[in-house]
Amino acid sequence: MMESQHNNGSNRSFQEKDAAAIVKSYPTVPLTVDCVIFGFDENALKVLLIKSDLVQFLGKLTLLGDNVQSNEDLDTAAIRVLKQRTGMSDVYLEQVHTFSKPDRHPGGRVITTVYASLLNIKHHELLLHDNELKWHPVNQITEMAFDHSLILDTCTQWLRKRIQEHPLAFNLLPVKFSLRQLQNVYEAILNVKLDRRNFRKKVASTGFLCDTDEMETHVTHRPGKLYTFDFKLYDQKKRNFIGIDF
Amino acid sequence: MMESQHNNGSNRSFQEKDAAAIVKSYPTVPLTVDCVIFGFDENALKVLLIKSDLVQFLGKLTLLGDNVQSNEDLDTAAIRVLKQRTGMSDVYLEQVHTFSKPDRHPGGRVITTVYASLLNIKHHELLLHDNELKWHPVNQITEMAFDHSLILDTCTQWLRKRIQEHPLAFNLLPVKFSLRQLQNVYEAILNVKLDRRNFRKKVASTGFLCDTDEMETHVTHRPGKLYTFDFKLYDQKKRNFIGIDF
DNA sequence: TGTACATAGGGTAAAAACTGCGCTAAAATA
DNA sequence: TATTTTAGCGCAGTTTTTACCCTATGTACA
Repeated sequence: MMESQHNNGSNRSFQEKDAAAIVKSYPTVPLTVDCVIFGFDENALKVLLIKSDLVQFLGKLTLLGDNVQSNEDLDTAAIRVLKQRTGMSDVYLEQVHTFSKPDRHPGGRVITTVYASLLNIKHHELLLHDNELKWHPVNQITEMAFDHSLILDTCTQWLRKRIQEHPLAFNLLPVKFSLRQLQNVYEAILNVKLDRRNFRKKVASTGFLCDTDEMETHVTHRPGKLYTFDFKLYDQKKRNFIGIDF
Repeated sequence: MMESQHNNGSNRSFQEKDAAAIVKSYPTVPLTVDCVIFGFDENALKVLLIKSDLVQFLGKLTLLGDNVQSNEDLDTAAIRVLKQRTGMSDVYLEQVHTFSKPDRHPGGRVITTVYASLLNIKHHELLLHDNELKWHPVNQITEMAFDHSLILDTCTQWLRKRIQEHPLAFNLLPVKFSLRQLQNVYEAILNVKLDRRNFRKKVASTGFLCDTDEMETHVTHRPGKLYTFDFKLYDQKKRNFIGIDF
């Protein structure tokens, strides 16, 4: 592929090559996908993890991953892993980054493409519990197998940025939510305190909130109104900011 | 990997596995990196492309790519490709996305991780011309080999977003540039008209511009002041926006 | 040399957005 | 019934953005 050709600029002088022959000459590597599945519960950002069954990492926490099958594209593999590990389907899933340090896996070189997903813990009761599948508060996780700490950090950063620019928070909440719940999501993920009244104004001004005529129940204080988020309207009116902002 | 284990929740009951054995059981795939190298010249966004030497795509435009070598991580591979194809090194390079459709390469399954890079055309005279390496205006490219049109589109979108949030534009300009040149970059990439005076104010208000005491020369109109961008100061003072913005 | 023309660069006024905070209402708890 | 906690309305001061004004300074060309 990289031999010097010194052709004279005309493509007639190309040394023609056959795609199949070229591909056959490439070294191949094992490929996996890992899913970083975020949820929100008890005012804390959580992530779904299992315990490794590799002797090298026995009992250490790992992300939900598996190798990519032949002829399976990465998106499909990620959806499959999520389904196999948790039983869930129809979940928002997004590619974040591909990690490729040659020594990241003790069993040899493995490259992994990482997907992140956000879902509502209450809506997705865990049906499977293999390898101690459990929700873990993100800020209490100390050690993980492989480079999964790095991956989790990367995805948490990604989430922080993402949630400010896209209405992801609503995936972490019940369909009907109070503004307090919404604010809790932002405060927990961004790790800041926001002014309640300004937050309310800001969110309302987007125009994407729908007032249900219901109120919170079983709360230990004055119940707030419940709202839904109008995803359809959002898709139509997506803001298209143009400018400089750094 | 995916057999049901139905363990009772204690990690002692894990069916322990060896990492090397697991990895050996994974199917492997050929992996490549592709570089989308953007430049700016004559008020147009351009991208560095070569012509394919595969019989299946003979003469069609392609990105700069190569297979990933054994034990080479993706970042290193991307830097190597750039160096081999263009002779350049020390270029800003960022991973954008991994493309994995099983039929994206006519020679069989190949997964590619795409990197994007931005550089100043004037600073990087092309030394190599293999496969007709040339700058092509992005908005005049019609057909490409493989899924490279899709990849280029993805990277152009990425660039549009990226340039608004990070001082990338300065990589596309000479070290000393006029505000007009800077505005031209933004207008070309974002495809908008911006108000000259407001643009100037906005950029100046960032505080990252350094006034050189030089002026433009050889321009057909009143010369503007030349500035440099203080990358060091930017790294220190990076804005850390917190809030909702969608 | 002078006039047309293009862009540079400094400004301002009004609109819009953001911020901090005061206030009252409603529910739970003791 | 008093206390505590949060909901929800509103406002005033500040900052940011927007849409323009104006003049200055260069080139091109009659």
